[in-house]
Amino acid sequence: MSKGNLLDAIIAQTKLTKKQTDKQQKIVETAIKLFAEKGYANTSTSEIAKAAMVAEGTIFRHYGTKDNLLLSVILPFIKDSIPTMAEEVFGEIMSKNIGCFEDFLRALLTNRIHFINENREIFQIVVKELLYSDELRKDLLPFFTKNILHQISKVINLYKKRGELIDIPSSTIQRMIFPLIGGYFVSRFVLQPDNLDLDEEAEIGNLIRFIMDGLRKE
Amino acid sequence: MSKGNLLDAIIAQTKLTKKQTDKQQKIVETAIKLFAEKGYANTSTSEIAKAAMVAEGTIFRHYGTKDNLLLSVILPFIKDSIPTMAEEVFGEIMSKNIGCFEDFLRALLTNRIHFINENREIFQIVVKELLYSDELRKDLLPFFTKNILHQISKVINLYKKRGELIDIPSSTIQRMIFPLIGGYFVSRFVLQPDNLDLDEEAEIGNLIRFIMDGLRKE
Amino acid sequence: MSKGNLLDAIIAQTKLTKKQTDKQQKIVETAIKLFAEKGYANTSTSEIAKAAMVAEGTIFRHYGTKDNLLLSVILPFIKDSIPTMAEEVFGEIMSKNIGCFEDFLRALLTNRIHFINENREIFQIVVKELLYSDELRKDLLPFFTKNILHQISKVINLYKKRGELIDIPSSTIQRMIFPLIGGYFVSRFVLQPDNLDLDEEAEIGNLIRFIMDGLRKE
Amino acid sequence: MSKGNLLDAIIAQTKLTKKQTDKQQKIVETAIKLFAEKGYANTSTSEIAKAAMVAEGTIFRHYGTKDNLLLSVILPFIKDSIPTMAEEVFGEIMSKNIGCFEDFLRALLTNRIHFINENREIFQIVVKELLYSDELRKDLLPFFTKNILHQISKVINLYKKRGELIDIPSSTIQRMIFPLIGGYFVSRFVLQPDNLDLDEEAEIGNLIRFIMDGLRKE
DNA sequence: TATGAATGAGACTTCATTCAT
DNA sequence: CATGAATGAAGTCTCATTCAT
Repeated sequence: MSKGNLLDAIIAQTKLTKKQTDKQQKIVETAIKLFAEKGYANTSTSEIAKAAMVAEGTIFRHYGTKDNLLLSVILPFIKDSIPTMAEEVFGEIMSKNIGCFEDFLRALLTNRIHFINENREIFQIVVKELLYSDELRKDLLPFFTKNILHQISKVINLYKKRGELIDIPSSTIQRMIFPLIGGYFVSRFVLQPDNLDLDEEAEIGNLIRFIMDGLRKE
Repeated sequence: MSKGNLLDAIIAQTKLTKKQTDKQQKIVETAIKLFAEKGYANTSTSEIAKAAMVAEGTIFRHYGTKDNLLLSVILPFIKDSIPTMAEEVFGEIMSKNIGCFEDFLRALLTNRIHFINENREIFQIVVKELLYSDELRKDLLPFFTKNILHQISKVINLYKKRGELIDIPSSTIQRMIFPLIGGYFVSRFVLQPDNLDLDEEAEIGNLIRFIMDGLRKE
Repeated sequence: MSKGNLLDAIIAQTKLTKKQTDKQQKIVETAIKLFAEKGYANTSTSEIAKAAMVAEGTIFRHYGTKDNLLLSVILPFIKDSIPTMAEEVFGEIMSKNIGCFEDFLRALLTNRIHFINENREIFQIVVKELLYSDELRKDLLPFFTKNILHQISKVINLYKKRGELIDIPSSTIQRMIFPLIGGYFVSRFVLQPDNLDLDEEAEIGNLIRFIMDGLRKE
Repeated sequence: MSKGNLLDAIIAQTKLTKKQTDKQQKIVETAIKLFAEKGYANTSTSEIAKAAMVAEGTIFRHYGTKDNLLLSVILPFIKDSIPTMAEEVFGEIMSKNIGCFEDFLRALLTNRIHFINENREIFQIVVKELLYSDELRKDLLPFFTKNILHQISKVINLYKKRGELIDIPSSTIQRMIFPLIGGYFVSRFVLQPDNLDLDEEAEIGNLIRFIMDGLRKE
């Protein structure tokens, strides 16, 4: 782990993604499933090989290292989750002059929930390893915050100027929203991965309502 | 893991807690430190033995199994964190007729932050393994929710009757508060375990303010 | 290794030497370089393939076996080093009625040093594997001694008859000269392969002087 | 290999030599036999384990690494072979005012031949790995030459002053004697390890005679 | 002819656990 | 109680070799 810079790793990784063999595809799929289920450290390469119906050597021919296999699983997800969010979501939202902060939040949450829902297992892996691995945490966390927080800051400041948000420092606001949304995702997609038949619309509505108005009556 | 029922394990564990040898004490201390630092799966018993300056055999003489050592570390914490909270905190708070919901929240948060702060490493272990280990999650999660949520429900209902809280279902409110507070704890004590010199008073203040009033101006 | 008789292998090898593809050429060159550098056992075929910019399969298409590739590298050298020496060198030298034993020695040494210098890497491989591989030693050593020693014997006997050499058994003389010259080559070309800028003329002079007169003063 | 300084390794190694278990003893013995026979790279730890009638894990419990096992075999030999020679042999010889250079040589050769004969297999290992492993060569060769050559220099100079040796530079003399003796040892103990029933007395006599007087008649 | 994906045997190593002392 | 040597199953990884393309 911690091959120096994660960004470099992402780029290198991308370049290596020539054509994926069928077996490669199968290996990654299986690895995702098992890592998500039992955690990286508790999943052996022989287990993966067996489940993917592939010789164990094949895994190492393509990924060289178990660590590398993990990265091959995680990095594309990171790559997609951050810049996409940064550009698509924020950019789109901001440029289209979406009305109030609530609308922005709703758009953001809906977008992210769909993304995570489609990559639920990888999200589970990332969360688990983020907590579990010192190395990964050191690599990924700054990368996350640097990219996301900066975007959020801009949005918050914009709406603060418009007078829609309370007048406390953006950093404080971030420290409130971030764990709330993060915690929501974690508890929904990682802690209770089976219990996924909620009414999404209503769920998001409640979340937004809570973020905006809190619990106090009136 | 998953030696049947966790509650049974707790009870059995309690009974076993006769007199702890010096060595036992040292073993548990060291295990806590290492599990918190590198995760259960990445910590070998020989490592623990070496760091505790104890023969590897000694660990197994007392705990029989590595899994068992983990439980011996986690269970007392769980045992303390749930019932204590249930009885001490809630009981105390409720009986003393503490005024508004805000005061209740402040008392609760302060109390829990201190508790976790004093057991920071074990908290890290519990969080990590909770996410990481399928088994543990299956055992602990229901136990958690059953005990805590029930108490919280009572409180929320009380304050809702008093008209201090918005009129949405308690379960919904829980689903908002829980991740927020949990996320706060996790991000503060697990994700950024070094960065612990915040202004606690102010931090709690912000948290409460956000919980109560959300982000909307006015 | 030890495909029966090495002589047969040499002959078979010779027959196989039809036309070498460019790739074949490249493979052998690369194998020589790598075997010399890191030893046969520590050089993988994939390494060779990569360095030769050839697919790994190509190596096996041509040489069938890694062992076989080693032989393809070694045998031509052996084939050249022995008979050439036997015929060219000895024959030439002897027939030309070269004067004294010293002159013969000088001619021999000069000739061999040039030959080894031009095939330094293969010489390194042969020496290393000769010591390292039981099999190869069993195959090559008798082959060497049989061919070389026989020639040397004739020469020594000739000069002994001429009264130029001391009167001890030829076999004893051989046991003296052989390690000296061999040791000289090994230490010069294998042990200190970088340090190759000696004054060759002087070096050979000293060697001969020592062989002829030893260390005693007067 | 190449744990920085070999001298340090020797010292560290010595300290680690607490009490050897029976199994440890067996492991080292077996390793010596197999390494000598087939070379380090061609001997697998499982082979050693099987031959030593020991679980493979036991090897690693004691030596941690295959490399380390090799060092555990080689270093005591080195440690004994160099200083012993330096102090015992040279010291003794020089101080006792042993008569002529021939006597010195005879004493030295006899001593070393006995030492190597008693450690024949380890000597084989050292020679083989010295040629085979770049790392080891870089570590050991300077160590060898520094310790041995310095001693030899003193002796040679002494006898040169006494007028017993020819008047050419000591370094040149060394470059003659060293390969001769080294080559003799290698060819006798490594190349033809089976053929060990020579008449040692006569053998040494011839060697000395050659070293002193060379091949020239008269 | 050349490729390179795939293989599986086997290499080195780790580790929880047992047991004689 | 405590020790630490011993174990062997299992883990990660390497590599010569095969084979369909």
